[in-house]
Amino acid sequence: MAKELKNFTKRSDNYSQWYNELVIKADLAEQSAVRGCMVIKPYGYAIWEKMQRVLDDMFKATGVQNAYFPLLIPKSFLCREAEHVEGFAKECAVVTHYRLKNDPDGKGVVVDPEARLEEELIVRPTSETIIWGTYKNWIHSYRDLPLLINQWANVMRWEMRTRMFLRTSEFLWQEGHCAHATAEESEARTVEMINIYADFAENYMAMPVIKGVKSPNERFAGAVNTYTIEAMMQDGKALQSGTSHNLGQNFAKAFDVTFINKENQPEYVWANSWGMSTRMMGALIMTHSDDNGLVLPPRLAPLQVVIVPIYKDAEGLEKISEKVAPIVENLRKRGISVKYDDADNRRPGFKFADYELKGVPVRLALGARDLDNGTVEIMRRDTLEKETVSLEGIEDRIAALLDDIQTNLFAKALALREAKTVKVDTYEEFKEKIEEGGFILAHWDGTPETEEKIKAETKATIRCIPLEGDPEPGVCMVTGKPSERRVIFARSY
RNA sequence: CGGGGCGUAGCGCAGUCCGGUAGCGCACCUGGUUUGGGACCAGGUGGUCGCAGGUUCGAAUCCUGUCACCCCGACCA
Repeated sequence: MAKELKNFTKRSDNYSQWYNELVIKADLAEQSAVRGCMVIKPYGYAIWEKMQRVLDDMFKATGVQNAYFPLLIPKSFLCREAEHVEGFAKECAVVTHYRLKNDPDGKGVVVDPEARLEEELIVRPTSETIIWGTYKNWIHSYRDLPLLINQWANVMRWEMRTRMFLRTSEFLWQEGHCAHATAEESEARTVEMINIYADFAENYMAMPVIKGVKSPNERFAGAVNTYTIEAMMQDGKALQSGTSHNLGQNFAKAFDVTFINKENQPEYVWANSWGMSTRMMGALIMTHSDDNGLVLPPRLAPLQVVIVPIYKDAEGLEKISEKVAPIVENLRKRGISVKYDDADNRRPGFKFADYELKGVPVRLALGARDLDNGTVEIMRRDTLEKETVSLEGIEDRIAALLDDIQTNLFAKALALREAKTVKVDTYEEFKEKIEEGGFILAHWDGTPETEEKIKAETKATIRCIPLEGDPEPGVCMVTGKPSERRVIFARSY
């Protein structure tokens, strides 16, 4: 074990490999027997559950309700919106039969050819179609609007190449689908949701993001506009971290979802959808982790504080346990999750390394020496700094430290992003800088052709057209045509 | 689907060139000593060498086929 983990730190020159090993060693997830699918292990799922809880509360605070729609979508539903089906057709898993039978030639079972479905069913790659097919029956009057629904679900996209959490054939997410009476209201909701995602990313994940609009090339299939939050990983690549789509009336028209407005006239509803997935787990890992393992922001850490006793015998342990018990109780009263690890089958050094690997924000170590002095050793995971401090007021100190770690992680990630963000004015310079990784702010003429050309030649895409910051007009670095503002280019996950 | 790699104990690997008793480290079990940064000593359990054929007195090793998985591209949240 020891050897393996030490090797793990040495291999950090390859980011991809480092990431994979970290996911496995930190006990977050593992590859499953099914190609491209992933088993999320209890520790990984505990983090996801925390994310879910936080997001869910944020959604509900804005009037959103949860519901659940079926996994399987009739093929004809998926085909109703032309752009949408074109966008997803290449990566759909399809159910064609509903029964197996014993293999007539011997052992095992085969698909029963008699049991072919009249209409194939698609395992949802996203639920717009089944949901708008359903909303048609729910919405009749302006009094039924707005309809604000979210679902927590799994979806399947048959990707060619997968990577745990970042891109798997099946993934967990939430998808919100709202219907509104006016275009303005729907647009406001679309923006409200991208703001919630940004709030979540920055204040809970401690991950700075740039809010912006997707270029037409990168837009969601079937949307009139896609808002995104883009984050930068430690290797300088971009990660799309949440999207909110203004669907206009596209799905309403495709599924004939109309309502009678206040003027007693029929009208198509205005729609939006928004989603955030377990990909955020990958973002969390790639934003903060170091060579000792995972680093979790306190607000999402399933375990915020761990206390490790250092002792020689049962008597020594008992003395420590007595001292620790009230601390544990006081921390829990404050809503801080804490574990006293008095397991005697691991030595302290092993526990230290293990909790660092798991990213526990704060560690206390308490031994005989501390009992004599009334002190405790406290370590913060983000900087790995250790300090021996008085037990007096330790709860206050821990609470403050957790806040400080949360703030510091964000500041560190922001500093890295700023260090790796450059302005570029010529295409030559762009080609040079893109090799170094990071975000490039450059002018673009707004055409899909130019974006395609840049993508083909440099593998970089427009991550977003930022919403914030002063627009600074200029000329496109490729064509020299006018540009209203710089956009963000990067290579991405 | 193109280009590279790999398949041997639960995990990580050596052995394959040049055929001859199935190996190592970790984990696991037993006993003892330990415990302020991944403990140590001694003993022990565990493998039809991815699968199917072939060559041979004899195959993890050579030949043919096949199936997985991983990495780099194309696709994508």
